[in-house]
Amino acid sequence: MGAVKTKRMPRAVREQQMLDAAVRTFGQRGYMAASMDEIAELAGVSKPLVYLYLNSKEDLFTACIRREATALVAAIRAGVRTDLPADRQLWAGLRAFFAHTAQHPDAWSVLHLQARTHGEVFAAEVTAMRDEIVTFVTQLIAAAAREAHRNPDLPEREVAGLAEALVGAAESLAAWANATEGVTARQAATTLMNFAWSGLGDLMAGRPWSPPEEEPLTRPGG
Amino acid sequence: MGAVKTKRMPRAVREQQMLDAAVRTFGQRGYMAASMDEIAELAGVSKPLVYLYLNSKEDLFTACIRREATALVAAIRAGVRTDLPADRQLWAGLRAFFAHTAQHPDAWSVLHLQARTHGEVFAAEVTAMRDEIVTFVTQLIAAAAREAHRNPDLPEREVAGLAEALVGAAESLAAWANATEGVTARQAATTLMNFAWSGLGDLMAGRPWSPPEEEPLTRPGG
Amino acid sequence: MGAVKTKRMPRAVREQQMLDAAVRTFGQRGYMAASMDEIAELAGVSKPLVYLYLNSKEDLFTACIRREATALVAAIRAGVRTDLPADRQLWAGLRAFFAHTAQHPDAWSVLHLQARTHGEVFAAEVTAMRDEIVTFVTQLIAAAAREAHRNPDLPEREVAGLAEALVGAAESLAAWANATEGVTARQAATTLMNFAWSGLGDLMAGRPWSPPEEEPLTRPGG
Amino acid sequence: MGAVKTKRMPRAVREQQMLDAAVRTFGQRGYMAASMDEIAELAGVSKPLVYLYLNSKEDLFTACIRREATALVAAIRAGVRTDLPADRQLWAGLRAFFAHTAQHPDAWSVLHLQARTHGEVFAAEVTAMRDEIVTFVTQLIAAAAREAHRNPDLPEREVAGLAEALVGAAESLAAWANATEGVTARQAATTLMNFAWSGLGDLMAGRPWSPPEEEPLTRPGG
DNA sequence: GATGAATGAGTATTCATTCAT
DNA sequence: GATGAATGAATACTCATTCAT
Repeated sequence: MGAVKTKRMPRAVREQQMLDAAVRTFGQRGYMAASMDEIAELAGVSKPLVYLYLNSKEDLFTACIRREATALVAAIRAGVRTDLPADRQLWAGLRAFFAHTAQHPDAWSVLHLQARTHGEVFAAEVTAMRDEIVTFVTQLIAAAAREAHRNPDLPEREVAGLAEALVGAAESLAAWANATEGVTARQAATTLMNFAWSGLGDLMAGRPWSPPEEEPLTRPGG
Repeated sequence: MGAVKTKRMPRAVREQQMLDAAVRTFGQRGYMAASMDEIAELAGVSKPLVYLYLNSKEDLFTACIRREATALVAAIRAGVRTDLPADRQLWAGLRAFFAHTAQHPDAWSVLHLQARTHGEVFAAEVTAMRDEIVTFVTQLIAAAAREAHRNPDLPEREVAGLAEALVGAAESLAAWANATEGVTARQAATTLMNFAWSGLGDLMAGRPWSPPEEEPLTRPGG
Repeated sequence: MGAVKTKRMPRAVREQQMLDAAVRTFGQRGYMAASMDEIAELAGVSKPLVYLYLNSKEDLFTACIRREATALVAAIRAGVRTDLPADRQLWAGLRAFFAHTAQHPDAWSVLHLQARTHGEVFAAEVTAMRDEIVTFVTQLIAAAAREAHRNPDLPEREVAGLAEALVGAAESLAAWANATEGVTARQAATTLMNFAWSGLGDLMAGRPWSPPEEEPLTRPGG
Repeated sequence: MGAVKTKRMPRAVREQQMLDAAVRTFGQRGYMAASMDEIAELAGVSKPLVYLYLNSKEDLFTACIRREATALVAAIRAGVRTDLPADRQLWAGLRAFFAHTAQHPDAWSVLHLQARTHGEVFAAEVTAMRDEIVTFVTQLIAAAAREAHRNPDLPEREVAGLAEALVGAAESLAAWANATEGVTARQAATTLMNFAWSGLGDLMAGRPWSPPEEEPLTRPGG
């Protein structure tokens, strides 16, 4: 099992192989239960090589977190068109988020579970990324308030709390969507938009938030 | 440090001391980093006694999860009066939830972080409790829909997703409230009710959800 | 090989067995080449027990140095009668020193070679003991000067240098005596007294230092 | 740090650079703690090149010992004029010895400490050199005895013991002189001549050995 | 009931050494 | 001639777990 044993690769390539193996192992076994032996074997290299390139288990884990955090943020960024109204932007970001986490479950486990559970240092690493996202959402909310010409100065902390709640709900739904057979990224995003934008009150009253006409992620037009 | 070394206590008492020590240690160090040595010392007993009563590290951890899950559910239950309207019930439940997690951070760390991060077996244990809560919330949502005489048959999966989102948002806010200086359980609950019940759309339009008149948790009347 | 595997000994006894094994291993293999595995096996216990009692390789080594340094100083002290003239005291001390190092070659290797070669911390440990001996010798030299009613104030540094030279010569002779077939502690001590007390000049002129009549270490009389 | 990376040097030069780096590293870190990586880096070459030229860590260490032993003996030889009386020869040899060890502390550490502490093979290498010196001293003592027309046949073993003691004292004083602020090679040599030639007895009686008039090491005349 | 004594099975990490280019 | 890539074999240290008393 593991990568085919191809000898003599340039360092950059080998490092990515190692990170792949590490993300998979950390994601499935957990940070502490993952052994460097297993990671090395899965990467198809000897343990000393892992240490030569990545220094230590901690450094290796940090490298995993950084790579995956960057990738997740990039995926979300790539999905959002900043010239659209706030709810559309949110909708696009959520779809990208749910799609990415569904496609990289081990990476998501590393970011969402493992990194938060094994020490401040690692947690800080994810927090940095998460803050980026929360800030993005916070700005969207503020923009929406401006667009609505109403309630323009919700207290800052209130907005922060709302963004936090939204991001938290998204994180939770990601796990739920991955675990529930047949829930697509699109459906998860729709559910969350309903919940977050319209609120349960409006929902009960039959006023759901409605997703825009088909608007493929890849095509630019509207 | 640790429990005072008092000899010859009834088994039930000793067990609770061990669980106290274990929850604290697991919550702070994490499941794997917590050593049985440390737990035994903190509990003020010898290691073999821990094994005699709790069998193994896994069993000990499971016992912690069960005890704290039960306690959390009980706390929420105690805060909710089932004869009130759905949003009032939700509001009360959230207040109880935020209050309890703020008062027992180690227990919350065990339930929310540690148990989910170290193997299916433990995760299943919390999932059981979480499902109980999600079910409760699901029923509240269904009840609200009925009360509104509208939209009475939201698809079941949709409701499940909404409940999941709500619970996830609550969990996230709990961490945020604990980490943010000066955010009380009441404020966290208010923020979440705004978010969940009114939705961002209504909020932006200046239609927040408003908490009921002071309604202390301890007094029955309204 | 190694100690007979006797189970369940009190801690103090086991510790001494471990130190015995460690001194032997460190003395023969050297500090770094000695493996904790080998020491544990030679001591007839498992490695974790060694760590439980002695904490780490460094602590174990330090414990060896301390025990053997104390033993060596005690042996020398036990051989010296402080009411005799200076040269007699020196003679007795040297005999005791050569006898002890000959009987405990591994301990001597630990003190003289290993401890000095593997880090300041260990070196300081022996230096403390060596200083005790150098001080003793320095006092003897000063006493001798006083007895001779001459040259009573040799510069302090000069006396220190002489003591250093004497102790160094003794250390060297100890290795030589141990390595040379048929050289007894008595002979080594005589050679050194000749060298140190009479000096080569007097020796050449036919004026050796002469050891006292048989004066067994145990009997008090002269 | 380390040698400047100059490409394409003749093998002989590269080897000396490697030996320089090795002596320094072995002298400071100790044989076992010194890593081939560090030595190669300090020498400014790649590790495989070190192996190509010097074969193995053991061979490298042996090469260091040989080079430094040869250099030390040569330095002593260069300082001695064989047509002078025995005590003058000894005095000159000691000055050269103390001067050389003071100027090459890492080399001295390799010869005096490291080589003796890490296995018979290396120890034998120094012993060979040391025997040369001991033999030289032995001959000096025998010559002195002849010059004095007295005591012409001290037992051979006795002379060997005396030479051993003298060399041992010198070795010890070298370490002491290097460690003690402000002790010059000349002072160390004087102290040792006093001790070895006059003996403590004569010293106490006010009859020290007196160094000859200024007799610089470089100028031939007397 | 309670514990001091003891260990099997790992884990991260390092190092001397060698190919393939 | 010179090196980047790679590893087999060890080593210090830890931990959950169990007897014998």
